[in-house]
Amino acid sequence: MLHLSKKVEYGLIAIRHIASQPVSEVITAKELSDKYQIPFDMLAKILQKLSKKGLIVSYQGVRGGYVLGRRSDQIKLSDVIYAIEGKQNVSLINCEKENPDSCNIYQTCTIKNPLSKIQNIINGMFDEMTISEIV
Amino acid sequence: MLHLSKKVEYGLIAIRHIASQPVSEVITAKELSDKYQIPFDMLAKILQKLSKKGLIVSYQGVRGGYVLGRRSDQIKLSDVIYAIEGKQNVSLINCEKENPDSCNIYQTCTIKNPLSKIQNIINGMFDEMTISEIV
DNA sequence: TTAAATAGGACTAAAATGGTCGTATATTAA
DNA sequence: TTAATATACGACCATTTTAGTCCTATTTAA
Repeated sequence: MLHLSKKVEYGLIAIRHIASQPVSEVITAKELSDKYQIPFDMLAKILQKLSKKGLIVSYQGVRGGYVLGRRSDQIKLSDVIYAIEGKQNVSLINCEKENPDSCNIYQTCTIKNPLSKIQNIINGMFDEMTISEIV
Repeated sequence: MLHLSKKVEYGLIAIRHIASQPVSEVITAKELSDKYQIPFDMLAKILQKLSKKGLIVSYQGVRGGYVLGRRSDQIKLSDVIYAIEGKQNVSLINCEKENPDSCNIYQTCTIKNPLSKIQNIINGMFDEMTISEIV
């Protein structure tokens, strides 16, 4: 409970590695997959998501790969998480995730307000920590 | 991702309700189940777990039910969470959950240290907030 | 033109979660 | 002493989520 998904873990490992290399260096999915023992196909799709959000930039074809899309101190952990999971999928309690009426005790529920406080603090941490800090 | 389980939600709702009643009041699982639309069998087992840890006290038989096991300002959210999920099941990253060698990239993983910082802060929040604060 | 690389949809397997069922036991009151 | 009401608890099942695989297409450098 309260886990980050493997996808997010893999995504963080990958983008951290890219950030740790010289900016001119183009990193391939295969290199990352080998170095960190991450299933290639999974990783490929995670990188695609990061690329779609502009966190990294992809080059196709032979000698292609990935580089950072912007400076590592401009990439927040929350950017990575949201790129992979979608913002709405990250929440302590389910009723915040989707429309309230998906929860049939929304009205009578007495814990959602206190827990949102904690939620906000957690969000804040992921907003404040950048990739540059974890390199 | 990053969700509390329904079990924990139900447990918090239940213990909060018990805490909100006069101390002499004995609350049954059925009352809670009805009031908050929580499946009875689920709730029953959650209450048993809380009871085993002494967070609440159970009375069996006719006119039985539950009362708080100690003052509501002495019951931390983390107590409730751990009673229901077990301490080891609450962690941002999987490798902290069990023995490290369950993760085959434990050695090469480069994100576990930064994330444990965040983990510690989250744990801290659940340790500091008590049931009395959410009544 | 070939090889190496990303792009991406469809699918499957495995694990976690949520929920149910059946039975036992305890307690009170009629 | 019996009936009714309550908790105790293991076993089980269904659903959802997560993790992982497969296949094909496209891009591009040499």
